[in-house]
Amino acid sequence: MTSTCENQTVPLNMETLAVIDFETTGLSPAMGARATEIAVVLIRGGVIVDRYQSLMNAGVYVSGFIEQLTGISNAMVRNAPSAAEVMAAAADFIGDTPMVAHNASFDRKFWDAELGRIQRRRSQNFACSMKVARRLFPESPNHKLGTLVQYLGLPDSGVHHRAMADAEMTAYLVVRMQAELMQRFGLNHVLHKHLCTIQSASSVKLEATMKRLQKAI
DNA sequence: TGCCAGGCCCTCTTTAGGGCCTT
Repeated sequence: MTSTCENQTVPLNMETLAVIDFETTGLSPAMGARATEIAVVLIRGGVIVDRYQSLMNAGVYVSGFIEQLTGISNAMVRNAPSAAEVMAAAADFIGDTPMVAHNASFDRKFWDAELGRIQRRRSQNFACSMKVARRLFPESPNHKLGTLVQYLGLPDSGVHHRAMADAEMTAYLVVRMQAELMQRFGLNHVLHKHLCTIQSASSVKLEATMKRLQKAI
């Protein structure tokens, strides 16, 4: 089994995180699904410092279900820049910035698959905001992005299943969780590698994990 | 025709099953 966060090395300073969200034609690139939209939000020091967003044309059909879910139509995709062009721009925008996504295994699959189509490879790891939220907020009704935003009283544009809206909500969630971790466990800062450590810890061992982090930070 | 993923996590578990979460 491969962790999304193994071999992570991050300098101990104010860190930039790239929060990413894809809209796609389905659930699995292995089954032929392609990305239709990507958004990236850069956060640093608890605030959003930059954004990238684009629809993309991968030359695939958008089903009625997906159009109803996301509001992204075949016409919108047809008029968008090519997937190769958009992915190259997104990869350049992110560089080697550590990445975060909600249910990261999903976005990581599409990021790797779309990058592979332009002969590029990911150099950094993903942290998963859903996994961290499950450990930090077990009392939340569920751990869907929209539910967590509502549960925690985070900013909500009212738009869902569009890449930038979901990336921004995930960014707010990440900042909120960093603050929660700092307050609850007396940490001075919470870096990407700490999120990776927490998401990989058993929920019943979270306290022990945090004690180790407290000593390490 | 109908269906199609996959990794994680919990528990009524571990010789397994099913829910969660993403589009």
